[in-house]
Amino acid sequence: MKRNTWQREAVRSALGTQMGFVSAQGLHSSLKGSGSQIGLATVYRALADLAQEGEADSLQSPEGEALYRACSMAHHHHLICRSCGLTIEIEADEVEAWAQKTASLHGFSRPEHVVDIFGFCSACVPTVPAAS
Amino acid sequence: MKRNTWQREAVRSALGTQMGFVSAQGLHSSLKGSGSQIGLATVYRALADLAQEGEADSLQSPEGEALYRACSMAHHHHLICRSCGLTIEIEADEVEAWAQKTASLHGFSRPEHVVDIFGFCSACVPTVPAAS
DNA sequence: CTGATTTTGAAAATCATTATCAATTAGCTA
DNA sequence: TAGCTAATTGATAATGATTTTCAAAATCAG
Repeated sequence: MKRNTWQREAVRSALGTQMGFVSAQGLHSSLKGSGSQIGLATVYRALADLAQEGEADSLQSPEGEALYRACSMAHHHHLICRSCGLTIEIEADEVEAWAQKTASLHGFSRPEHVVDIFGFCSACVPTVPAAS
Repeated sequence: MKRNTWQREAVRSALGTQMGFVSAQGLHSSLKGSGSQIGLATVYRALADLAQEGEADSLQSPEGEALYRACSMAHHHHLICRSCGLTIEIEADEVEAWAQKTASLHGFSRPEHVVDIFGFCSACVPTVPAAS
């Protein structure tokens, strides 16, 4: 049976106050910084649970880190600023449809698509070097 | 100056014979299995170079591993079987356009989108358990 | 309150990837 | 072809994120 611990609540709550995606490590630091004595392993466990239960959204950053974000909506995608982390949730019915169509067109089933856009938001554009 | 070594050729060649995406570790094992004495670090370096030069395509698997695949086309997406690794390259002009539009609509620049579909190909569907 | 079971957390174990650095090698030049 | 020099290699150590371990602490039911 799944029990309710203050740790799990702390993670859920901390995730809720985040404006964008956070890594488990980042959330742990954040929690620790706020005085919590929660352990790192616990944050990982709570985040994994939350993600599995659909309360959190998870994705892999281009660098390979797992990032999490509180989420209530069923399914959506993200527009993430590489510099400041600003995250905009985007709904993309057309992409949804496209993914389904494409998958079934090739005989694939149970498609799970990864559709995220990483870029630089208007506030951060001036601070980053131009592409080579 | 960039030199030509048999190691780099071996990696390029091995990547070319792969039908789907491979991890650096996997490619290394494959190379070793074929009698090559190439080092793991070298495979990582060669793969990173290939990817940077545009000769290889790289993406993060849902598990967080970096996967590579030989690639010649400028830009495209993938439909990858989670079970057998079969990879189908897909062109998605509409998604391309959507990503651009969405990014600029929110003031984002230099958008790099990750659009890949992981599913089960028709041959593998029967072998996997249904979604919960 | 008590007992049974789950959860925690510090530290060790994994795993992928990157850095180190001495030895090797490619490609140039004479 | 011999020699030079900088780039490359590879065994291994280092790193960093994530997972596992397992004894101690905490939760929930009765």
